[in-house]
Amino acid sequence: MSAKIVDRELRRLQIASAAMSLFAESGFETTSMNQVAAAAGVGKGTIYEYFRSKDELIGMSVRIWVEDMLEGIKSAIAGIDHPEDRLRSFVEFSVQAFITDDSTMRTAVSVFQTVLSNIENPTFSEGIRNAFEGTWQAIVDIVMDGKADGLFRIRNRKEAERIAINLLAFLDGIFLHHLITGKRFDLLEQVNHYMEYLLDTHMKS
Amino acid sequence: MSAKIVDRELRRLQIASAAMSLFAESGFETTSMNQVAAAAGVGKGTIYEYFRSKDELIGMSVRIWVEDMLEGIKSAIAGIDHPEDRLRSFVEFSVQAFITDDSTMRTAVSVFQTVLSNIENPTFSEGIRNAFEGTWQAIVDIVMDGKADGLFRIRNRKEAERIAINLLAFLDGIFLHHLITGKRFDLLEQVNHYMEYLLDTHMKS
Amino acid sequence: MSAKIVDRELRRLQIASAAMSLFAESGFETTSMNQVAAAAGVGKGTIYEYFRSKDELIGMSVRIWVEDMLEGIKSAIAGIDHPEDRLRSFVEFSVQAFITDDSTMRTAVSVFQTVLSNIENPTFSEGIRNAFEGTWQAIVDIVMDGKADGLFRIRNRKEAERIAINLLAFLDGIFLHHLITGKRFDLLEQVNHYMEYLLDTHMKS
Amino acid sequence: MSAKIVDRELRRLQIASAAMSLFAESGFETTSMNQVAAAAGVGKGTIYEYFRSKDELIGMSVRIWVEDMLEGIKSAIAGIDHPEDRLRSFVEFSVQAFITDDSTMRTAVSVFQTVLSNIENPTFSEGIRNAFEGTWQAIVDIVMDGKADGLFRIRNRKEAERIAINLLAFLDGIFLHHLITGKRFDLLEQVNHYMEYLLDTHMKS
DNA sequence: CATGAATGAGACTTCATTCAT
DNA sequence: GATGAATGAAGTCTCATTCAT
Repeated sequence: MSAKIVDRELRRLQIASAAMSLFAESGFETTSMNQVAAAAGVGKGTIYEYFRSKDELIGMSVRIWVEDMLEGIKSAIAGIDHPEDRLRSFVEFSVQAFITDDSTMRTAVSVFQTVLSNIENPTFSEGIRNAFEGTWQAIVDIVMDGKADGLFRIRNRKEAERIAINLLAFLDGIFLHHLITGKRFDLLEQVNHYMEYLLDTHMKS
Repeated sequence: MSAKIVDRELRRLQIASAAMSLFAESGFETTSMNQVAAAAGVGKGTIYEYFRSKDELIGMSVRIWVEDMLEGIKSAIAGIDHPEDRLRSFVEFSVQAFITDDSTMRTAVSVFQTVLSNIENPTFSEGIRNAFEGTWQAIVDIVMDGKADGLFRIRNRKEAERIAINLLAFLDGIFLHHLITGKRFDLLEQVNHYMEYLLDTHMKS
Repeated sequence: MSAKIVDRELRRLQIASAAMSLFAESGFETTSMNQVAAAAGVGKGTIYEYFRSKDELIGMSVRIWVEDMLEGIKSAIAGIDHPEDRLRSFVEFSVQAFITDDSTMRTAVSVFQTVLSNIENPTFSEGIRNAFEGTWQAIVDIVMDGKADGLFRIRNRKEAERIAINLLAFLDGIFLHHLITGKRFDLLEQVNHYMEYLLDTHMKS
Repeated sequence: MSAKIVDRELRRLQIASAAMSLFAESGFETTSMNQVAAAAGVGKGTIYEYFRSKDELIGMSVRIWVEDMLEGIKSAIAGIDHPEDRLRSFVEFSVQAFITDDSTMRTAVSVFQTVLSNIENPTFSEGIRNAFEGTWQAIVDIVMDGKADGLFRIRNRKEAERIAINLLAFLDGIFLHHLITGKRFDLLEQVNHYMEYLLDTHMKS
């Protein structure tokens, strides 16, 4: 009466995950559906049972990657109370993620490139923007908490946003340069240098 | 070096320049040799008289783009004496370059992605690294001049390098995020915010 | 013939009927087994329980369509006594069938094309030929009845056959041309013109 | 300085001709570009140097076939003066064309099917309609000439058109049925039967 | 030298068919 | 018996590269 039962959403996830690994390594354009099929351990046609097209697969892969990233960050700072510690934890977690696995940054760059190449296509850009706003917000919350606790010396939420945006930009930039230049400098030292500025400037005495 | 060889090199440059314009607009993978030939105003076969393969063409195009970038920066700060002004000019020039033309950052990301995907291949990575070191050096020079003039308060060359590396990382990061998020924040404000930190922290009184 | 076998045959009919509707709309090649399954309200695999292959399904669908056509014609002239009226009824019924629904002729052409492309394969051609012979026979019967009644002036059965064959050929031809030329002429007028010839030439006084 | 010189229009014709042969045999959908390439004696990619897509190739193939057909008809009656002889020549030529080569009718059916499946797409339907009007016109001209010469008894041009439309429809119909039924009747006899009607009815005593 | 016609490998995608449930 | 998930052959089309002119 009934046929093979499959959790379609799970299967989509499995395939998209396998795909994302390849995309991370070689970029979206360069990775072929054949490679994805082989990596996912399914037939070529099977992918098309779960995704209408390569673009849809890319879209979902990116979405998953972005959401995982955001979730990872949030869980890294969960359960930590002191605002300064939360800020440091956030930065340390990010550094760890990028140091542990080079592919993280390669993926990020691939994602960025895809978003920029399809800037009109909301499939690609919307998820990314939400993720950015989510991350900014997380930092802003920390800073505002610190202000409320009388730890951080900032004027208003606007300034907290400026701090958050710059921090994230710096982190992405330094990770990127670190990888591109063949790790020609000490990543930790640079990040600490930035954090010193930040805390010196805004921590109360 | 005979005239012939010079001509040959000139031709390579012309073709690679024309190619780079297309690459900047549509990415390396998406741009076909047909388009390159048309844009360069030569026959398709002619390109292969001057470049062994598309990859070699991409390599040279990237090298040219990177060198132009570096040269642009250098000429932007040439003729300016005061170290602080030179630093500000450098930043302003960078901001201008990225604000004026979105494709600059798109190209940069494409270049980064290509370099990261071919991290073993020196054709792609070497030029980039040299350019980074050149740019870092330019900043270090400014800072060290400022120190010599008694303007900047830094301990040693090592600290100047840290400042340079972080500054460049931040700039690339903020440009990238600005573009990716659909310009959801005020780029100038963020850059100025960073510069305030920098100068407040290291300028004498 | 047990009940089971009857059920089986009924199921084949249901599926083939559903299939034929799609085939009529989009042609045989263009209609996928997925669409057939959906339209028939059964699983894709189920179709293969009842038909060895798509070709067999097409074969049966065509057979059904052809038989329906023939049956329609026969029932249209059933119960009409006067030979001339029966002939007119036959033509009117045919015209109506093709005027009412363009897909009738589209289907016919698809069927013809399939038969011609598989002229060796009896699956496709046999049913068609029987249908033709059946229809010819129906016309011949009318004409011979008319001759027996002293209404039609024809020499022999051979001549009756010639009349029947030409009449059917003309009808198919004019329907086809009417559709292909975007209905650039008045179909009824043309058919009446032909019928005038026919009756004027062969009707007694 | 210059490269291989090729008459592009000639090449298009060669490929389209080779393609049409296959299309005639197996239909447009069923014939693959691989087969076309093999039959044309060129690489698969070469076809796409001359045709943007398979549809464009089909379009041109059909156009050529239709034009050849029309031209053949016209040249068959060229140089014949007497209207009755011209009419007979036209019919004989048509019969010959279809008797000599079965693929003629198979092609016609394929063409008809394609036109009907793409009834909205003017690429396919326009050429066909023009061909029909051209052929109708040719017949009408003959008949009107016959009227002017006092040979044919017809009331007006409208009647000449009716005669032309019906004649062509009958011919296509009878050719089609002849082929489909496995040549179960004598084609010539049927055509002569029709011509007798026609001439008996409209020739002056 | 310069060219562009020619090409085949390989890209994405569809779909008839099989088979485990 | 019924199902639909899985599949790979085959389809259309692109494009880097070669080579005769």
